[in-house]
Amino acid sequence: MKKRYYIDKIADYVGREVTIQGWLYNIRTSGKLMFPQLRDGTGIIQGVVSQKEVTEQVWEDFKKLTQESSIIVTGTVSKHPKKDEFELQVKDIKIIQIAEPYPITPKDHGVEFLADHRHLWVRSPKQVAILKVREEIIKACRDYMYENGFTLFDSPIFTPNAAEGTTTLFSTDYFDLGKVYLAQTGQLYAEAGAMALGKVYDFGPTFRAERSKTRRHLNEFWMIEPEMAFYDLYDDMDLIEDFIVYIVERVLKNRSKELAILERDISKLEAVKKPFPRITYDEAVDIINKKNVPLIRKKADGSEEEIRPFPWGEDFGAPHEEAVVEDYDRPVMVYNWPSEAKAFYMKRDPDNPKVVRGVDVLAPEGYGEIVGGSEREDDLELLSSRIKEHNLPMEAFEWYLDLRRFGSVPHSGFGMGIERVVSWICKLDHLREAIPFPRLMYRNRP
RNA sequence: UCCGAAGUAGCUCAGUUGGUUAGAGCAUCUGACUGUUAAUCAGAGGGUCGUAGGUUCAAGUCCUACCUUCGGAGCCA
Repeated sequence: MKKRYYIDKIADYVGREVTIQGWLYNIRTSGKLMFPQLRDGTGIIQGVVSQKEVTEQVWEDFKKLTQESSIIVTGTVSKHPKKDEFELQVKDIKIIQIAEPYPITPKDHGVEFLADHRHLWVRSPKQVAILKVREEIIKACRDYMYENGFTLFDSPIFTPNAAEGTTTLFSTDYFDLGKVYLAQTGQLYAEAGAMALGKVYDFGPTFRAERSKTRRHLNEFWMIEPEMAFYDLYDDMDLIEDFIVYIVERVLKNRSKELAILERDISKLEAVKKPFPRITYDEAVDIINKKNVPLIRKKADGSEEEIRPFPWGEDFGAPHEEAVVEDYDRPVMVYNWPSEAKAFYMKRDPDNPKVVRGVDVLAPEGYGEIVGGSEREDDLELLSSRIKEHNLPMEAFEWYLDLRRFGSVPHSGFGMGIERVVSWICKLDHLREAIPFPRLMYRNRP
């Protein structure tokens, strides 16, 4: 195989001649010296071009370069005289292409402009750092699953019916079989997998046609959904906690360089240790009421009313999550939710049928829900009556009910949104930077 | 879908109570500089002021509609 050199490994070649293939990130000139910044996807290195050390041709070639021109540069690796890094004493250059004037400059840009140029924006150092952290998080998820006896059990993306709500699905035509929907979760299929393989997970893109326009929502996002036979809610919470700690530790260990580029406060991540606080929905409502945070509800005439105390049974909004989380330095697990606020498949607490054995994990620093999980209803009669209560088409769930007919066992699982975790760990302003090409309500390009 | 905000040079923005030739920084181009770090300095080019209509002697500025985008809410991961 051809010998290739990359900037992130350049320290191994001090004093030796190497060839770097990449793009010009920036160039500064100072009389008979030029300082091109060369990037290759693994990092950025400064080149030093001295007019008296190179041929006339090389000097003229460097003068022609524009930002993002593609080049192959040969030179000797040396220590930077002022900084604790390496630079390249340039000897030769081969120009692959002189780039047209590049729209993204090292100066500030607005959100819309950057979003329109997402295909170029991903070249910027911060975006590269985020994508590296994303990769580490995904790899950590898969490694954790592999090391702990889970089997990958991917679910279909075309699904014939809705797993949760029905209003928030994208649909498309499927030959002569009518409409199919893009999966908003693979959970029901993962449950079938858990009955076959014990512990499984699916991992893939999911789609929600919610007309939501906030920094915490994408219409296409990636989710990992583990599902475990013979796990109750408490086993589920133990696993979630262990899993999240593992992921954060992996990023701290392997992506410290990227976190530094993102100016992330590492101490906030180092605090993410076991055990996570576990509070019931009722206790969370107490905290909300103690802080006097109202529920804001729209009235028929369009005006808003503030309701205090917080009415039992309502789901939390962003201000309520914030009130619950702000006293802690690590993710908070809120469990035992009112059944009316949650999906049909969640198991009712036998001691209190008004609540279900579900858990939401709220990330620190205002990042909201990163994990939602539950023990699943394993009783055939209860499950089918809940399907009816939710007005879901029974025939579409016959296969799912089979799982309760043929060796039903207690089981649990959860789903974790990858972009929300990336966003939290990188402390991003918006989910759109946590995925290469975000799909938002008002943006489906590039 | 609802509430709020914004559209002026390639980009980020300024533009006064409506007033005569629409400004700056960056980017681009030309030049100076042998250690630059968002380099600096000198010069040049670059505009359908989102679109359409209206008020006025006069509209980037005021009014109406539309378009686009941004922020938030609800829903959720």
